[in-house]
Amino acid sequence: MNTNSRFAVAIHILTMLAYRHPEAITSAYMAGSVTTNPVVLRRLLGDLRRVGLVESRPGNGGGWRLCRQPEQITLLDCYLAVKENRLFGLPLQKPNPACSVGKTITHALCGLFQEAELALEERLAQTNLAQVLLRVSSEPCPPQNDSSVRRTARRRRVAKDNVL
Amino acid sequence: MNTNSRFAVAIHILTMLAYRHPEAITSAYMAGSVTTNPVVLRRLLGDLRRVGLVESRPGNGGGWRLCRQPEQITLLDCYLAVKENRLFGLPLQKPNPACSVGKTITHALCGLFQEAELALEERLAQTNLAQVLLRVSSEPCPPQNDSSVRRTARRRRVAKDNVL
DNA sequence: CCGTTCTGTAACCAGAACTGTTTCGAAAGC
DNA sequence: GCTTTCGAAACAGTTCTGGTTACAGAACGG
Repeated sequence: MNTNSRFAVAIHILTMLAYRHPEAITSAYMAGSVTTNPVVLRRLLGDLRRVGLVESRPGNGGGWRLCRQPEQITLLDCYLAVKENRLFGLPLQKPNPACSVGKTITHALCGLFQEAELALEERLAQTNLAQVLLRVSSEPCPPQNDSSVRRTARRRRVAKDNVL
Repeated sequence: MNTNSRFAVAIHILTMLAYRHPEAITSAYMAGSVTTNPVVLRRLLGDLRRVGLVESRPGNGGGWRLCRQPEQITLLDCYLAVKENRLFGLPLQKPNPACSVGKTITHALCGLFQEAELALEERLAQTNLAQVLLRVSSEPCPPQNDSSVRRTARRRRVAKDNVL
């Protein structure tokens, strides 16, 4: 369904911050672990700061640190901070109001999606950063899960190597 | 988070099929309600057929119909049929294995995401098409919910009308 | 048996989103 | 003042998304 990895990256960097808590670490340092550009992380960290999960200090010896104890930060906090849209998108085109289904389906879908999302959020609220940290540091090295099977499960377009 | 509307559209057309059940209706007819192109719907209907929710018949008087009673089709069936990727994406770049967090975070994230997704799916399994249909047809016209606030909650890029 | 209707699928396109990159200014500390 | 680090804007490459056209094949009616 979705493609973007904001949530995953946000958990990653929050876990790093929890790991070093209450020490401050720089976006460049985190970028070394996530394997991305520091600017990308600062954008994300900005969202986390907006909701009071982290704080930053510029200058020499600056960086980022958690505002709360890892136990006090749940995955739901993180999720709400970084999510941009609804979990399930609605079509851009409005349905045909002349159709008795089309007339009310959008409203109904919103309700259904809200209920589903609530269930998800309740589950996310049950896990906090300290627990994640525990899982990360205790976990044995994963059996090389071939994570190249991440995206694009079933592509529609085919190769466009028309040989002419 | 996500952008695509496959799930929403799938529920919409399944609801129409339930509405007319057991009559068959054409993709062109459904496209009139969804306000889209018939081919777009056929692509989606193909996914629904692949899991045995609907069947199609070409030719004059053909079209699409449900394979089961609306009560026997849950939103989870629909969700599983049309979802392409995991709900939450992982970054394309693998984290740095030299970092103690990076080394195991992907594995941990997969577990966390799986748990969250399971909670969502359990909720979706609780609603069936007959219930959706009931909500749709009984629901009063919604109070003109300004659904132009669907996407793009917070844009990053700004206008690029540099006046020179 | 031919024409109409409808599905099935490929190919292509434009617009949007996502991520990464560069650049520059400002803040903080030595 | 110099270095480090954040803050923010601008931009580019790639992928995703939805829409469109095109055409072959299946079913049906007259």
